Amino acid sequence: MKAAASSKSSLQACHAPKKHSGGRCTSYGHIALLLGYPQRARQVGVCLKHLPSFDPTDPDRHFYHDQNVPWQRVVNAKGGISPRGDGGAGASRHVQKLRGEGIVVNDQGNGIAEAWVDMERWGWFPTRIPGEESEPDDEDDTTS
DNA sequence: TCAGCGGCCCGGC
DNA sequence: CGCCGGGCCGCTG
Repeated sequence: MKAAASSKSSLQACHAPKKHSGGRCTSYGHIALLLGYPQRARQVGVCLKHLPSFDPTDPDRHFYHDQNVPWQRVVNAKGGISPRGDGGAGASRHVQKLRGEGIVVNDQGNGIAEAWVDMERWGWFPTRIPGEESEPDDEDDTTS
């Protein structure tokens, strides 16, 4: 399917990035948006869920794995960290990792059940994928 | 404000 | 092969 007309990118909804002082988080939906599939936020979650564990005995086994992909910086649109339905084990790791990099995670003192990060402060919603070529349209090979 | 519902797709019975 | 549920999202009551 086509990636839909980018002209109607409702991405503008992203909170205006204020002063982020270090760690940066984004949302499943935003990732999906950057990839060109604004309605597949859930699939993004599925992908992160299936992200393989890094295998020290065979480093090249996976190109992407839980140690070279900052999966913990992806939370839901409201900054919440989903329980995943595994009793909180996954969410707990999620929270630990975020705090490990200095991001403030609120938990209201009730464990990770209601964990969330303030997206006004930690949110990061780039308009394009960092490191990606701007666009293929600037094929200015006139240099030669 | 908050809960509910539909939409989007895919993965697991 | 069909149905149910999911690491979501945004729009309605």
